[in-house]
Amino acid sequence: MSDTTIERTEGRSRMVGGLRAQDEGREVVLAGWVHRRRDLGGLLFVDLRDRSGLVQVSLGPDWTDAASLEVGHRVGAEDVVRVRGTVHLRPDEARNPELATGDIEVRAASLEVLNEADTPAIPVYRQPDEELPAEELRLRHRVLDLRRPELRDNLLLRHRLILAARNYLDAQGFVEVETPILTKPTPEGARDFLVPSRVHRGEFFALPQSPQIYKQILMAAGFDRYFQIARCFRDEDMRADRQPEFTQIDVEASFVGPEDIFRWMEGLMTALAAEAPGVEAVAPFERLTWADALEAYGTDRPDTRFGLRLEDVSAPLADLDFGIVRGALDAGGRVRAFVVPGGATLSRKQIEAIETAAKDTGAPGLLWCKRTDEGGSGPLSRFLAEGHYEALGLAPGDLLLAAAGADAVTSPALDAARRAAREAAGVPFEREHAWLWVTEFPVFEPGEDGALTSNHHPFVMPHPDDLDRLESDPLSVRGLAYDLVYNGAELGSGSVRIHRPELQRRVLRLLGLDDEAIDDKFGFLLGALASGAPPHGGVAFGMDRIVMLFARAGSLRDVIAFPKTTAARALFEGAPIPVADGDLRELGLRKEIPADG
RNA sequence: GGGGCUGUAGCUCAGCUGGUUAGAGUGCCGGUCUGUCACACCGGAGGUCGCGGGUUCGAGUCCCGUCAGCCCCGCCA
Repeated sequence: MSDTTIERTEGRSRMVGGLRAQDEGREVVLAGWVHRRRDLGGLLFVDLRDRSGLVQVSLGPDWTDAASLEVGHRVGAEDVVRVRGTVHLRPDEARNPELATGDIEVRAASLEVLNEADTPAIPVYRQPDEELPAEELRLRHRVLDLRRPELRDNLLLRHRLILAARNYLDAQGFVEVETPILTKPTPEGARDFLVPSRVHRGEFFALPQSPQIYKQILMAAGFDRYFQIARCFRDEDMRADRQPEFTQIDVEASFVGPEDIFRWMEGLMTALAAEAPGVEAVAPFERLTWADALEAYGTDRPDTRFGLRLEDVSAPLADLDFGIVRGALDAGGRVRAFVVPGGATLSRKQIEAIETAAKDTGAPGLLWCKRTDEGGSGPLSRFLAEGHYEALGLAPGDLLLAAAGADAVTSPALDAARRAAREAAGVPFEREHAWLWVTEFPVFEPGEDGALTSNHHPFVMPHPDDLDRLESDPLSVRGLAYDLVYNGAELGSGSVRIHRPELQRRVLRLLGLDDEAIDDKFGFLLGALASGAPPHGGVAFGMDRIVMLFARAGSLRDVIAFPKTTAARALFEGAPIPVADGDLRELGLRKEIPADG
């Protein structure tokens, strides 16, 4: 094999990362950045970095020309240089097993500076014990931050995942179609980013929150299987796992049921996982209905890497002379609990920390007891007789954590407690990769003032068995809707959609829209459905979140080249900025200083 | 919109109960050094203690406000 032809350009013969012992004797022209320099006086080492990795370049009087040696003594970090030289095996004692290229070095015949770099404001190279620079500085000096191998590798992984997704979906017969970025404001959901129209003064486009409606229209148009790596925009406050603009893998197909989507998407996730070292996906994934997920885990996105499942312990505790339990049961609530095997070793302080996690969800507190060889301890224990421990499934050495009250309160509390207890008690994972479909999400959820809102979006097909309760008991209606959950994180969600205009109209009416509003806001969708839309369904995944999890990055900002801050600012380019009055006038807009400003 | 944490040299951090000239490591500049890979050694420069106000004889330190970054709640169909 000669120097890698795909890497050869006019400026270099190859990249550095692939050089190995078998390249000994090869003459190479390398170009890249000075990562670090070790100047021993008569001998000089330069770590040369490019996208592919690092290689040590050595300069010495026996093989480097005098002028280049002089240049070598003066180059600084991040200077862009070109090296002509020969690959040499390093002396045995000078090999570096930490480095992929550590068996060899390139002895430079010549070294030239292609572009001198300012002393970097934040270091690209970092001392082993040195913390990362402040995130503000990393974002401000993004050029330098992106040169760090960690961020570079995250973006390279992102590329491979997107490529794998395209290849897989293409192989399954899906067609990528682009949909508008300038689109129509949506009546509900997240706040839209608005874009003023110069041609139509006083009128606005919105940036899409997702291509949802367009992809359904593409189904009506007969495209049958669609996907898109789609940019989406939501003008809401941020989190570590939320950005105002983000990327979805958006998928829709015709004449399908949930099983088709599950099969394809399990294949997709398997293909993606194959690109990410340390991530595994084995189909078929587990399934859990939404109702069962809440019953067993207290959340619709359970981390099923470990057990600690919730149980209804109302019956075994029904005879308890304990006000909290009595009151909860009499009010129609339940007592639910989980057992931490061996959890009796947890200290009171540790258990209080678990309780704090539960209280942070709004619950008044937790009930708990330990079963010990001598009997029991903990607030609940003095109400318990020996028979209770057996009925609760509590063995000596175990800890029981319980919550009493309405499910709406106890579920979030027990979910938080379950995760905190696992960590505190060191309960080992039963599996490293827990993939789970949560199915049959409710179509509606209670909104303010007794109104209904969509649980997912207003286009979810109600479960056929529940259709007759749509108007009479809408909150009990399950939808053909599902989420994919990986290790307790929601990767995406989807549904079979409503494809008949009458049913769509019924659902929109239940959401409080009158016919005029429906026609105004959703007329173009209803028209498409009425034109002969096939039954269809799909799913959308948060691409950034997938990359973040697969790359084990701590933040979405570490898998997006140019992310926004928590305050939705772009520090690197400095956006947004005020706009001149004249520019606004042309758009038919005028600035108004807020009265309280 | 609300709550919390952080802000001291280019970078990462220390700075006690308010008290002399605000320190360390690294980076930067100058020098010595032929097998380093956190090279080593010698010398040097480098500070609006985020910003504004207040308390005090005296503020990096205490108080109020404000800005920025991060985390959380609300919000995110």
